[in-house]
Amino acid sequence: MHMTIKDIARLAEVSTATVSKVLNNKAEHISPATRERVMRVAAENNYTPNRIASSLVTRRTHTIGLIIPDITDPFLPELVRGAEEKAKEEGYNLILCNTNNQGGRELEYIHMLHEKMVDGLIFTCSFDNELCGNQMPDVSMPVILVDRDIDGLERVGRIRVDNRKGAEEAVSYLIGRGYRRILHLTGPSNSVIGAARLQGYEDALDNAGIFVDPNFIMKGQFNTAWGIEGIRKALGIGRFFDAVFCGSDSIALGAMKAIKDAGLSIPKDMGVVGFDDIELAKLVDPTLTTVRQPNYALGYEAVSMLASCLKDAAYEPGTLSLSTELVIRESVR
Amino acid sequence: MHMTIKDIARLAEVSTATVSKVLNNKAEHISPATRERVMRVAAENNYTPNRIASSLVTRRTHTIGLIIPDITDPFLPELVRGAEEKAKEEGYNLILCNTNNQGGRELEYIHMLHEKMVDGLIFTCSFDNELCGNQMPDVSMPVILVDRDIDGLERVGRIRVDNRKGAEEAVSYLIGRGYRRILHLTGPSNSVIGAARLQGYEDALDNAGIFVDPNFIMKGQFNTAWGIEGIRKALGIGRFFDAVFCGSDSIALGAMKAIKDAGLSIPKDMGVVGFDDIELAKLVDPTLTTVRQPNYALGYEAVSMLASCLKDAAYEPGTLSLSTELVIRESVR
DNA sequence: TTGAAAGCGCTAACAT
DNA sequence: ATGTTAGCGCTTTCAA
Repeated sequence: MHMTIKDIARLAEVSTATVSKVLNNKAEHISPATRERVMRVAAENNYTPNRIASSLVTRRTHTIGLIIPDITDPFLPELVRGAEEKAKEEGYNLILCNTNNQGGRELEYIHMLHEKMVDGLIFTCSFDNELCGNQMPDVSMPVILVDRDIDGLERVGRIRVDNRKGAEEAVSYLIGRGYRRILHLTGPSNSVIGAARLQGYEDALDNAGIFVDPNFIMKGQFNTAWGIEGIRKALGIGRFFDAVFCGSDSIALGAMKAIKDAGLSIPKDMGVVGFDDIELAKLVDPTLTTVRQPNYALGYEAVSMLASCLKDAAYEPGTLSLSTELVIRESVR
Repeated sequence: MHMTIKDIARLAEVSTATVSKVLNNKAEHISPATRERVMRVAAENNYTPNRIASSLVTRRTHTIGLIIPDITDPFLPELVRGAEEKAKEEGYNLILCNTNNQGGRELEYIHMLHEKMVDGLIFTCSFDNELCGNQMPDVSMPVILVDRDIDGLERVGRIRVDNRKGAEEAVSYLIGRGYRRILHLTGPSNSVIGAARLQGYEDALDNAGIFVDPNFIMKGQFNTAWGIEGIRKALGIGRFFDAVFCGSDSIALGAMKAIKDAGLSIPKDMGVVGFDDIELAKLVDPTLTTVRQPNYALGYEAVSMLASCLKDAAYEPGTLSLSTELVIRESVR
């Protein structure tokens, strides 16, 4: 038998309004005695407030929607952990929506979340999101875009990583270590992130006065399969290169495997740099020099920004750009 | 300006009861014309039902709580993906609760989820869950325990992996390949999973008539750090072994690193077998022979079982034991 | 086939 | 300091 606020009111011999005030710490004008009594009765009877009912009145669910393309993408668990941690701190729960990289599902989820009256949205969209960019429905709740941007959206917060700068540092480091013919294996051409990292790659070469050869820029997917395939292709057509800067650690792991399979030694014959610093980067052999993304912070700051919007409707979310860090390990000589 | 069912009723010149029936496909006794009109008016006005309000009446939120110890644990993202996929199929959303391996947070989350009236709970508890096992509060909603068990709980569903059998197969395989002095590096002693895998290890040795030396069983954590530390310790005290069966791939990855650091070759000097088959298992060098856990299925089946409970209150969830598969790669000669 | 009305459990403005 | 009461937006019985 479950207790309602009415039951507690009856048992404590007060009105439901009084119970509500006490239980919500709005008890400024309640006598300590009454307060005590209500608290005691509620505790004794194991009273559990029904948040659905209160949400209906207050129009707050204390729930946030988190839409991501694929939780098995290695950089996302850490981001989700950061988001969840901050959400807990701030008294929110997270509804996790995994679109499986199907752009169409993003819209579906947004509508579901809107119906469930989540207080706000955190959104790392898939690369295949033309749909979403154009049709972002007017759901009149704060939205924070994380890591992946959607152009032209107004009044949304943005948390991103300075991918260009991170890539530039990484490639400059390769150049500084004596590599000159640096291949760039990156993700799909519609990826904003990939574009930024590519820009950093080009900037670094430019700065060093090295010609940017378009044949050295190979676009595929941000996964290990492409790392393997890309290297095989490049090697297969006899392209001469002495290092590879990968758009993600997943690519780099695949690349390392293909390079070793080809009988080349890392870092002697070939330098490899990744991007992300996933857990495995320090476990492969040789350990992977890479650009660390602040994944946990990405999620944490996103919820933090969202919470600010929720606390103060006048708060304008803006854009927060987080820095990367070059983690030097063994895959560069 | 957001529309309510009342607005639609007024615009379509019917009662709210009629609108509700139409929108919920309970329109058996509604004339097609009325149905059409309501549908059209709703669509034209961009009507979004308020699920909070309907949940209050129906006492169903179509939301499931998913409590896990740590999303960055490598086997969990795939499990979560499976759970989310099935949840979507069945019309549910998932509230993700990451306890960060703090046993105390489990209870907190259970209460929060209860307050938010989730329809059911999927629970992979942390190892540090004495609290939870004893105090599992009477929240009167279906609960499915995944992967990690809590003894003595009644009327909860259980989805597990046959860890004992998986471990036995793996160790028998090592023995079949000529290894004899097999170290076992596993997780904490209070881990039910670890215990089952240990049992399988012992059974395999017993079956082969090999003495089970307690000194060869080393308990630590299910992570890479322990893999490294465990091997260093074993090597440091001059223990002679020719293979190591690890309680998880994370341990195995650490172990491989430590073995290689010690100048030993895998699989020639030392065979290594893991457990889980994480993504990286096929990327390390040599690739890791391991026991594949059906992680996606674990999550998918858990939601499936929960959905059955939710469809039919009389459904008794029971226990589902999923099989593992030995994935043969290069870390065993 | 359709509608009136009660009520899910709670909050908050307004009285007292 | 405490209580009365009108909703929040929806579903569902029951009557018409």
